[in-house]
Amino acid sequence: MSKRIETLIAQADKNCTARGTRLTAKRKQVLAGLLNCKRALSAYELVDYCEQEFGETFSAMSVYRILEFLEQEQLAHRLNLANKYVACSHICEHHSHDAPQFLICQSCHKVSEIIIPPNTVSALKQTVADAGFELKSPQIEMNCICNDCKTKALGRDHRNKQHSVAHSQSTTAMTTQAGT
Amino acid sequence: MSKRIETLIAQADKNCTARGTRLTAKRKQVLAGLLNCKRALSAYELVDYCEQEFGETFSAMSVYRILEFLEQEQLAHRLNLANKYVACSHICEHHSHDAPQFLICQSCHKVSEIIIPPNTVSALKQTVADAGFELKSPQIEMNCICNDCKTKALGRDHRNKQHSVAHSQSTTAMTTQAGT
DNA sequence: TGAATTACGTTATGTTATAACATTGCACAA
DNA sequence: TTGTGCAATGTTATAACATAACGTAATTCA
Repeated sequence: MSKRIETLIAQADKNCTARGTRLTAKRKQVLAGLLNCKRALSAYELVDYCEQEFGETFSAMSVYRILEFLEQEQLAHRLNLANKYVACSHICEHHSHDAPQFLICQSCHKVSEIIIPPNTVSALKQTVADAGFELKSPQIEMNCICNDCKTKALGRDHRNKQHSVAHSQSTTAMTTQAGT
Repeated sequence: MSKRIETLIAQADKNCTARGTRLTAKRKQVLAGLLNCKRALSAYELVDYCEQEFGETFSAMSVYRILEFLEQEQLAHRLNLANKYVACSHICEHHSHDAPQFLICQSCHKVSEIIIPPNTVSALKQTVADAGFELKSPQIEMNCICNDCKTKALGRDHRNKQHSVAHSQSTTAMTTQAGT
């Protein structure tokens, strides 16, 4: 395991101790698995991954419980769009975790945890409030294609585009779309 | 079934014919089920709902296939956050369906399909592009609490708020949060 | 009419998630 | 040092969501 990951886990351990919770050996292994693997993993994938990488066997049940713990401790995030899990990318930062936003590549499951500009977030919240709702968690997840996969796809792309509904858009910032 | 729903289904039928696809009896029933029920339904819930309301039995398999068809025809949407499905709220409108946005009440599963202002959408897209990704579909789903459920919850709310991490936020538009 | 296509039925299975209860192991008090 | 209590983990079963594979019926159209 890389030095970087060891450092992160040491930090996570400190954070837990400070909060009066325990980052046990098992929990460290699951977190290490998430940190080690660049992409989002399902609980069951994580079971396999930990088995391969660390020779540790977990029941799916344990992994779910541990993931729940890691989420509470803000060491990992559940991605609802993908039903997968990732390590938090801000373990070392004293970061408020107010509004995590995730870009999930549909092709390779690479995940980027980004910061959306506060005024964009506030505009979203206002729109939501106008509709008579309130954001429960400001976590926003978006299905994307990462540039790597987009590039790879360009060669072999002439998909069955059955219904070419107008995709003209009143926005200016739209980048060109692969394969359309 | 209400007159309104019959009208919507007639319109949906026309749309399909115009596109060279068929809104069969079974497909109409599933669509009617979605339209009739105000909240989001899972495929299996839809099976039960149609059985109760219309005395029609579907296998889950059929419902999945029909939902897939309805999605293609933009008569229904799959909500990835909830693994549930809703009728499109714009069946009668010649609406581009560019950027459907959904607010999903975590408590009662009520769904509101809203329009986010174009400049907010374009700001999001720019942020995503800066991170080296591209929005695959501009569909955005947000976990919310609707005002009804929030009101109901106020009486009985003093949850186990273990870790009161700072929730101060640099935005101005945040409405007060239930139960915190 | 008959071939092709589309829709639907059926069964099996895969995937994600939780419930329920048993067991282990550590911390702390007596 | 031994209980006692609680947190963590193990184990089994099952719920909930989804798709694969293949067969049959219905519809379209040459």
